[in-house]
Amino acid sequence: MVKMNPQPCVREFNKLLSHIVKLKECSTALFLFKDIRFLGIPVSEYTMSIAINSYCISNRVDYGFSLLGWFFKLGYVPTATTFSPLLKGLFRGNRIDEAQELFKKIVSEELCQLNVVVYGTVIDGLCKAGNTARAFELFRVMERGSCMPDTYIYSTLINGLCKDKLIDPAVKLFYEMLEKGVVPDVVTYTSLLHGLCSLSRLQEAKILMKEMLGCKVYPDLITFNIMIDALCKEGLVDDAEDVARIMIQNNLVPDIITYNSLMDGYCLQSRWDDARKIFESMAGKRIVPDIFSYNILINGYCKGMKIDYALHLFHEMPQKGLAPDVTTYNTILQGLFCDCRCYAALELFDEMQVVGQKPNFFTYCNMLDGLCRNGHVQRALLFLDELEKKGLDLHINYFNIAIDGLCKAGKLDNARSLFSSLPSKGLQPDVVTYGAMIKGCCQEGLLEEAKNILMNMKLKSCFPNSLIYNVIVRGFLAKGEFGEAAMFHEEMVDRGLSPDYSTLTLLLDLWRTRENNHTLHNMIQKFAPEITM
DNA sequence: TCCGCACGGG
Repeated sequence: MVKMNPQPCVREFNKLLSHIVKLKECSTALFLFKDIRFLGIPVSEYTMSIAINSYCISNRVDYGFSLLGWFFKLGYVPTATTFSPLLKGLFRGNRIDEAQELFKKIVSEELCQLNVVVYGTVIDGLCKAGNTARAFELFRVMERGSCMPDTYIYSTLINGLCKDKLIDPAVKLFYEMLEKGVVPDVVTYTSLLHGLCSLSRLQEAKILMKEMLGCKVYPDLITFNIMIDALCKEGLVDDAEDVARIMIQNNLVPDIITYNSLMDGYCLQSRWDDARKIFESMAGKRIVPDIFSYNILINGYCKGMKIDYALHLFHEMPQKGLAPDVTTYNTILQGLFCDCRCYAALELFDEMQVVGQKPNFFTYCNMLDGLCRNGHVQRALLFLDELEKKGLDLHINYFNIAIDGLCKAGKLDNARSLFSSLPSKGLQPDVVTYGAMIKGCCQEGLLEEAKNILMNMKLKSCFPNSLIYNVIVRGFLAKGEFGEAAMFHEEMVDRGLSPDYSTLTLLLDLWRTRENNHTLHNMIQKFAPEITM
């Protein structure tokens, strides 16, 4: 184009750049943009907007803003198209406050006419930042103004509500949309379907799917992937395979996500050979297994105690041009610990750092838990000390694991001192911490101490869960203190919690030998009246 | 010729 005579007009250059961006080749687009500038080829505000968008998509929002400065200098008037990529880029970079500031500035200084896309960008950004309530407010502002919400806006909000597990408000909004005459599209339905599936409400998802077909909105690849994944997660991997076949009959081509979901589904059912078959069949479909595929299969093998298969895949990754990521390492670490290969795990932990994979929260949890479970509680405490010395963000979970490990190892004294050191580290015990301590005390028969901890946690507005009540009730039952047991049993029931299987078993065992005991009789009657009748 | 919505792993 540069060498052509006469040179193509700026519109032709813009079209080319725009297509390149749509192909997700932003770096190429930006390279060409720089070339265009260098060669002195004239640009327009469109060219500039395309470049701003490319920078924002490539997570270089600040370059986008410097281009915006240039944009103003050239005397161009920005439009919604200029600002929405910048807003989106700020949200994507987790710069929520700056995004909201920019939006306010656009409104107050009337930098451009707000349109449905700008609103959509901000609403989506707020939803993804976890502020669905604020997104909803903005939606209501729109409704009162002249820029009416369209399908995109409704879909964005419905999706945001679904992600917050607020499926019923999402459905309500869906009907509101229908009443207002805004027509839902495949994305709207897919968002709702995903919301229902994520709450295991598959029957309702099926009904909605029928409604969708009735409205002549047809599921696409993403819709099918969501349904397949949901069936797999419910353990219905054979049904998922059926859905995949229906998908193919409808001329849709399963992609890497489809296959990865199916592999995960098979692994969940311990059908490793079937999972492996999928993995190997991908090559014939010209689909290259990605890091997800490896992590899923490695996880499957680890859970199935086939750690050597997992290690084999792990070592195969670099040969396939894939670098194991922190999830891969975490999965393998867990697998090694499950196989009692602590030494190998410790080595791998060092190795991951050498190759530049930074351990994360899960890595540390895995390490602490793995060491404790293999009888290396002291080593775990040392590990915890090292974390502290490194100045890393300490998380209460790390201490929960250590305290639980100490209790299980019969080192209640050490657990107590670790527990009481928490405030000095700026950490608040949570329900799990208290639970571990209470369980530890009950195991040693120290019921009074357990009671005190229970009282303290309630004073701190940390409410005991059913695990804690069960432990205490069993503790008192085992000691023959039926009155105390009944009191905590009552409290548990009042809080809507129920005794678990092992508590009930213990109750029944005791009652069988002391059939005339009224306290036991009453406790059993609350949950298994048919037994005492 | 430029901008906004849905899917997978520990």
